[in-house]
Amino acid sequence: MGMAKNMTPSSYAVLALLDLRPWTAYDLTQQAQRSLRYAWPRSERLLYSEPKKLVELGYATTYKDTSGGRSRNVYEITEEGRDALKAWGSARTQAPQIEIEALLRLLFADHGSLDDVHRALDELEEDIGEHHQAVVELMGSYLDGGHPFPQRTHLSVLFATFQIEMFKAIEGWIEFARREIHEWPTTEDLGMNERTETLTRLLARDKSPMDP
Amino acid sequence: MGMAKNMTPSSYAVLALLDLRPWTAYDLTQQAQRSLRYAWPRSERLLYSEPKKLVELGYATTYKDTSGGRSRNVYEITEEGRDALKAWGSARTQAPQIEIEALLRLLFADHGSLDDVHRALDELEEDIGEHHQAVVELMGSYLDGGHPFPQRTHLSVLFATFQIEMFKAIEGWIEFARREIHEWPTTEDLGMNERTETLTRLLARDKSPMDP
DNA sequence: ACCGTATACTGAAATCTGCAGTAAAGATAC
DNA sequence: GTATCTTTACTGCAGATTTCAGTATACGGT
Repeated sequence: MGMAKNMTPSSYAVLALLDLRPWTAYDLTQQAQRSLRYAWPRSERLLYSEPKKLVELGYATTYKDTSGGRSRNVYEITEEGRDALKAWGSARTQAPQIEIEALLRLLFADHGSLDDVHRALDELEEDIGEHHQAVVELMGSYLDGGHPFPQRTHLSVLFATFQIEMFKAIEGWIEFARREIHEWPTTEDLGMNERTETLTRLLARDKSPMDP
Repeated sequence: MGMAKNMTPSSYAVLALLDLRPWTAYDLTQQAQRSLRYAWPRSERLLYSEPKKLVELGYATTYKDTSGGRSRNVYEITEEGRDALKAWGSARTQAPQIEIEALLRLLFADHGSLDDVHRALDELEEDIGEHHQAVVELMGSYLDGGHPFPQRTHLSVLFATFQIEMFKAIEGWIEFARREIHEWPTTEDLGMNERTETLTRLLARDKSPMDP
């Protein structure tokens, strides 16, 4: 028999969506693509597995909807599920995890060419740019077509502000990094020169070299 | 027999460290704690497994060092390893992954109390604050004791600038979020009121509500 | 009738984390 | 000097998650 399954933050994320309305697993993958992805990116596969686990735990029920074209499994939250959600609110949050391969490349840029670093920065800019645009477009769609859950606008807006601030900070840094790298003759061996010492001093005093 | 293992970005991160000098797996866990963690957080467990995989692939060799107290396995990069590292520089980077449970809580704050949201923000502030302080202290240690790899200062400094910008952006947003939430009577049902509409309009035009 | 795309879902291998456990060396306290 | 705590050094295993390759039906247009 299946071992006792545990509730992960991903499980609570899905449960929180089910608390808004019933969804099919497919719907969940679409919704996750729209908003969840920016705070809690999870694979499509997981979004098919999680609701099943919630049913096993008694936090959701499922039924087959045959009304539309093909049949599909719809998931609905239970009272126990709503109780579990409330309890989640008081647990300690996990520390943020930020994973950026382009930064890893920069950190080890001395194994490669200047071109390699510039390409890594371009790719980071591209990836961030896509997300940036998607968030702006989402906000535009809320003005045009209205918010799918209008009573939650205050939350979406705070969340989107976080994204926009983050994207702008990263895009600003990319510009700064390009200007710095432009002064490098190669990727290697700059040592503690005048410029790097200035920057280290600023950073050690918690001043951003980008500020002034 | 073991299946053919694949090189992941984590494998390349370890390989890049081995290109600086030979390390034991334990050393790698310490180093990862100091710098890697901010771009590519990985578990201690993985940092014991990766060098073994690199040996299997012929990208590293290992020998037992019995000089100090207890014996330990030291890993060294090979020529093939250096070649593999060079090739890594030209592959497309993965898109950034940002995972912040506190934001997830905010996004679903309407299931809980105002206290719950404030606690999530406090916890985010605490976690970011710890990282922020660690980076500033690391830069301070580079001024005092010198950089462990002085020829790489230019890279550390750009990398640290990214962290500091990111931390300041998040800390600024936390303050903004607190001020906004302060105006909420409850976590629920604010709908599209004057304030949320103003914010949505700004965001849809790619303006941060925090700017002016 | 054919083709491309969206909907709807599953199994299995590979990756990675978390945790418990093992053990020896060094440091500190009494 | 010896009890105890911390650091160094490492492994096995269960559980969480991703990636990938499938399977299959419905719908829209040509």
